[in-house]
Amino acid sequence: MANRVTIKSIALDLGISHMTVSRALANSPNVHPKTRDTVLKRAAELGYVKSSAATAMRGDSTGIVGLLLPNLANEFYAVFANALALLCADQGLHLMIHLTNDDATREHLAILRLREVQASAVVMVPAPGAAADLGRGFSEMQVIQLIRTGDHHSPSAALLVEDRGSIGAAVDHLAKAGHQRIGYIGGHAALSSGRHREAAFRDALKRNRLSPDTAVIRLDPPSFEMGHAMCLSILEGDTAVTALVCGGFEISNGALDACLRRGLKLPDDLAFIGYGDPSFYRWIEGGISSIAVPVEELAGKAAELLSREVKAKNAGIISFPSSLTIRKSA
Amino acid sequence: MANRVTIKSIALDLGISHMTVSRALANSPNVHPKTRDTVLKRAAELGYVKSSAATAMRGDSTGIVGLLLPNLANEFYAVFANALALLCADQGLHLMIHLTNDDATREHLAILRLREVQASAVVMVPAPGAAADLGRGFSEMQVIQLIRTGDHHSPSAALLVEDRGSIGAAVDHLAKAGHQRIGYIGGHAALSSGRHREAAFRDALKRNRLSPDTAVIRLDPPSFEMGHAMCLSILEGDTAVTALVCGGFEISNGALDACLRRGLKLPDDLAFIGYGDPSFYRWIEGGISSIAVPVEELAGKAAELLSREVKAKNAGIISFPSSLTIRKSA
DNA sequence: TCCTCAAATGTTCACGTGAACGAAAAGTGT
DNA sequence: ACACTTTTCGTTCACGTGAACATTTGAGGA
Repeated sequence: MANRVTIKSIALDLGISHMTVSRALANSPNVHPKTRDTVLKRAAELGYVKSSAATAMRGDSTGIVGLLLPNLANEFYAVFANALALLCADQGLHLMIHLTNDDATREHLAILRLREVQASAVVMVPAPGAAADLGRGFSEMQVIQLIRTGDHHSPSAALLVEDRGSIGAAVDHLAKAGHQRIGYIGGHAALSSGRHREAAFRDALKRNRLSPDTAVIRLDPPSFEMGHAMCLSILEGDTAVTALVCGGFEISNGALDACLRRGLKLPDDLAFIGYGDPSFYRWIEGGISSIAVPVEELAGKAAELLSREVKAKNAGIISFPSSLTIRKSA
Repeated sequence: MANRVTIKSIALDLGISHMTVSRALANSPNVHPKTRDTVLKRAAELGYVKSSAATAMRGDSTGIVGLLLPNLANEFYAVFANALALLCADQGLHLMIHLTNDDATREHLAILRLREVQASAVVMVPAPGAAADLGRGFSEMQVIQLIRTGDHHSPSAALLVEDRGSIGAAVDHLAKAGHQRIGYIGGHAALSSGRHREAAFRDALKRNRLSPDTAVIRLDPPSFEMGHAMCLSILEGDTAVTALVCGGFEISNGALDACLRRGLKLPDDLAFIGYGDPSFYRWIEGGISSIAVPVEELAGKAAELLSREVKAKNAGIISFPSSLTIRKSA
């Protein structure tokens, strides 16, 4: 209940105008050095903290950055959030996290919340199928899309992952090892990332002179459960698939879980190439091969775009190539 | 640049007083139903969003909840954040994340940021050795401590994990399997959790009539690197340890990494009992035994304490028992 | 019709900060 | 001493919202 220490209460305490206090705290050149010292000292004693509500109301930037992710349970998102949180803290930005579960309604709500607090920017993994009029919701904030693009938004920048090379390398690797029937499971066409990865996979098949008919392709919304289910449907189906490539973070873990639960030996029973390369892949079965996404680089770029100095409103699309890490499983 | 839609701009648009608009939006009983409908309709058309800065300045609760965690890279913290984020979203609370790296300075800074935005509450894993006058910083916010207690704070509640039972069960299990020399690595004495787990381990040794001299105990600040290093120091030392119990999230992963990198077969070369039971433990080496912490329950309780209805300012210490999950590694 | 009381709406103010402008104090040159 | 510039400090205002109080409108009763 102790009354808040404000610029005015300090002014009253020192018998001066609140503007002098304001100027002293803002390091304005137009204050007498002696006055500044007095004010700064007293402010520290009283434990003054600037009210960001007040400055926000004046129209100043809030420094609030929204982070919209499908979840934090998948290591990629968690590590990205981790990296971004540290970088934002260094810049004095406030990071507000909202999880969407890849659900348009949750996304919509999250953006509403960010508008309420007048967030300066959002870093988001766009949910599939978001309402078309969502764009209006962003009003003044800088929008940085991550991983996928959502065509209804008009982002300031999009930080995407270029998987063509690594998926191609994965198929090359499998083909060279003699695999004729390769399975692929990934995100469905509502996701830009899903479309691109699938296309890359198909092109790689062609390049390796493998008929698309020999491949088994399964696409779905991205989740652990779908990955699990799709993998099972391939394993239990009459497909004679000897190798599997995953095109999604959660899907990869789900598929891996399905394989291991069935007691499959990788790569003997199935050559497995996962996606996202979470740290624990190196601990499983002598190492799970997978496509590694440059998390730190993505977070670093996002933080750079968020910095007040850069604030390049139209950085456009920036792609970060993923890379294939071959271990024991393929 | 389109001017913000405010309560006043709507009032102007409709030719009425801003208070009528305010009342209509607040569902006050003292507005004519017809007026209310008109206002609500127009507000929706214009895309009105309440300014939480303005309400915050009036002294109303901001609904901002700070979450202070050591990191998000460890699955426990990530999953906790995940669960809490969803529960907070349901309650219309804003979740602001800060990572401390278990560093008092970062923690201090994070709390300063939360004071700036007038956070209503903080859920925090207290960093070891925080400055003694930090308590003052919390001013009016509800403080919920997680996992550990920080003696310099005066929390509204502390959600702790009672490990005595599970650590005891772990030692019992190992002793019954014939292990005479058991190693333990955990957090050092600056952490309440570290102290309690170590004490539980020592007591369990005694109960199993194992001399403390036969055990090898290593304590350090909690981190992957320290866990790795401590595990190596035991493995490379002249200790004849045949089993290892871990007492910390990151430490457990670090120790496991050390074992697997050395090519140890668990449990043949070393009986291993980890801590925290991240989901991937079941995929490694036929399953890593570990002490499971009830993440969802912790997050659920935290969310409950945050809810405006409960706001029990003094819930005191609430303990959640961890449990031992035995798989192949021990 | 006029009066009364309640319902509906309006006016003013505070919250904390900093821009814009105004006023006073201190220095400068003649 | 004077006028004049520069430095320093003060006053007022806006930002968006809702409590408190003031005012108007409308309904019901005599």
